[in-house]
Amino acid sequence: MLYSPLITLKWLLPCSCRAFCRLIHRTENTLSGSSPMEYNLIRGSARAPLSPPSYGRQDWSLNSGHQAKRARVENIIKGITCTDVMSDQSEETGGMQREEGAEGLALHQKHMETREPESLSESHQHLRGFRAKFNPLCEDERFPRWSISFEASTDEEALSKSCGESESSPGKKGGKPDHVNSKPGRVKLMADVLKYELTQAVSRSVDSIFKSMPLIQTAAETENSGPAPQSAVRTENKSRCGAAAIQFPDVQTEAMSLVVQKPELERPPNFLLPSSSAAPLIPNSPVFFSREPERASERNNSTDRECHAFRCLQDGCSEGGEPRSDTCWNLVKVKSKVNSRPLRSPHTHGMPVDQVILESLHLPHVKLECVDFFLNTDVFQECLTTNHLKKAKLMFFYTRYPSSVVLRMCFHDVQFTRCITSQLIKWFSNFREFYYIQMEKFARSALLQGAVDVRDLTVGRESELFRALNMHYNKANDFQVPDRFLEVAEITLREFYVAISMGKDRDPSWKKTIYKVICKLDSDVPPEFKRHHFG
DNA sequence: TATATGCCTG
DNA sequence: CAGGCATATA
Repeated sequence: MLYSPLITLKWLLPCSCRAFCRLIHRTENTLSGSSPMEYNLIRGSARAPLSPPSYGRQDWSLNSGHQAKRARVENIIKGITCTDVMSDQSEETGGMQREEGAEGLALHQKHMETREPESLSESHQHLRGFRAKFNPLCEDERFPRWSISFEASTDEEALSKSCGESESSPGKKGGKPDHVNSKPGRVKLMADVLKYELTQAVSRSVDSIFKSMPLIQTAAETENSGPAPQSAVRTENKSRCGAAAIQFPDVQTEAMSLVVQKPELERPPNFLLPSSSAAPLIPNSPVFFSREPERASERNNSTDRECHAFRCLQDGCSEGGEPRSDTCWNLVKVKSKVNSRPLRSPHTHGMPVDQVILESLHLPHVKLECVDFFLNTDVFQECLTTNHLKKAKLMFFYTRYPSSVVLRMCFHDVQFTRCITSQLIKWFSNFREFYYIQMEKFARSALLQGAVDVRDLTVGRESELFRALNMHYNKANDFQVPDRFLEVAEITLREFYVAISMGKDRDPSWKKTIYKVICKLDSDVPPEFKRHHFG
């Protein structure tokens, strides 16, 4: 097992709870220093450059007390986890995760049973109480305030699984609680409650859009008004918690994407083309709707470049001049099951943009579409495409070990079957493999060249190592690689260098120690990569 | 034993 | 990058 107990738990925990754990983790780091290497090498140490004695197993054993405490805390948190994310993971790769989902449901069921709700409104009231109880946890990353499972209500497969295969396969064993199976009526009730809650929330969100329309229209002025206070949003790791709060300025961002899902299909192609002269109030994609105008103003040149590259991917243009029709993860859910094809209706070509926007403001239509969008399981792509691969590679600049929750958020336009999940996991495994091979290669090379001080080993944008990595993950070189990645690469390189110079590579599993360090250096993937309504 | 992960290979 | 195998873990 590569991962430390923390990392193992990390995969099992709901994202919001993991955010809390990160907080704990960071607090501990503040007290004890970061990873051994970070402390010794980056923050400076008086030790001899090539022999950092406290680096290695000793440190891990010293930290084991911390880790045990952490694991206990995480266990507690896991017990009180938000139901939304639990169900979200119910279809995940591991049986354990599915059991988590079942437990979450059982918990929910238990709550329901205590009062044996007779009416929908009563259930709703109960849900509110339940939600209030867990929202403090959920709000950490500004996840929707719905404690019920979105996934379970949208994905029939997930629903059936998280409900313990209650109706479809009652005889199937799976360690699910019996009372779940024996009360299909309650499952039905819960489904009703889910639908009701969903409809309510969507309605509220859509209504809020109308109230916010003046805000959207003044986005142009916002752009010219200089950097917004959120300019620190895109910095990495250390400001992660704060950033998460800022990146989701208000509840409206959730609704915005809902509103534009359908109109996106109807936009003329040039509407999607990234253009420097485009009016800021026109969103480039659903993801950027309502946020993008603000964000554009808060970015410096480098992040604009990231953004452009990203939009390019979304729009289906590519560095190799591939046809735009290759677009797949342009964040639009199609109801056909055709993969990798343009999703725009031909009859709207040439339609004025404002007319498209007006259409999107057709409230009853939108509301209907939203609910339909949420509840329809046919809206997902069935396979990963080259654009998904490109996106995954760019994600690697931020996270080397993405959690399943992050993967779900970033690849929300694909149906997360077991196969898709393992393919994505395999991709990142391959990315890491290449990354670590390069690191080892360059570390050995440096050693052979007689480097004497690890501090001489740096990774800059001009370095050969970075070029090799950039060539692999960002071939078109149209994505501004975050500085944090360079830092992580430098730390990795030094880890390899020190380990090799100390002869640790004689141990067959010597790299695992390094992996443990590096996996803690993951940053949050920028919101542009994610869907912003649900986890 | 089932599942997850890493390593090797084409 | 994906497939296959070996190993580790629960």
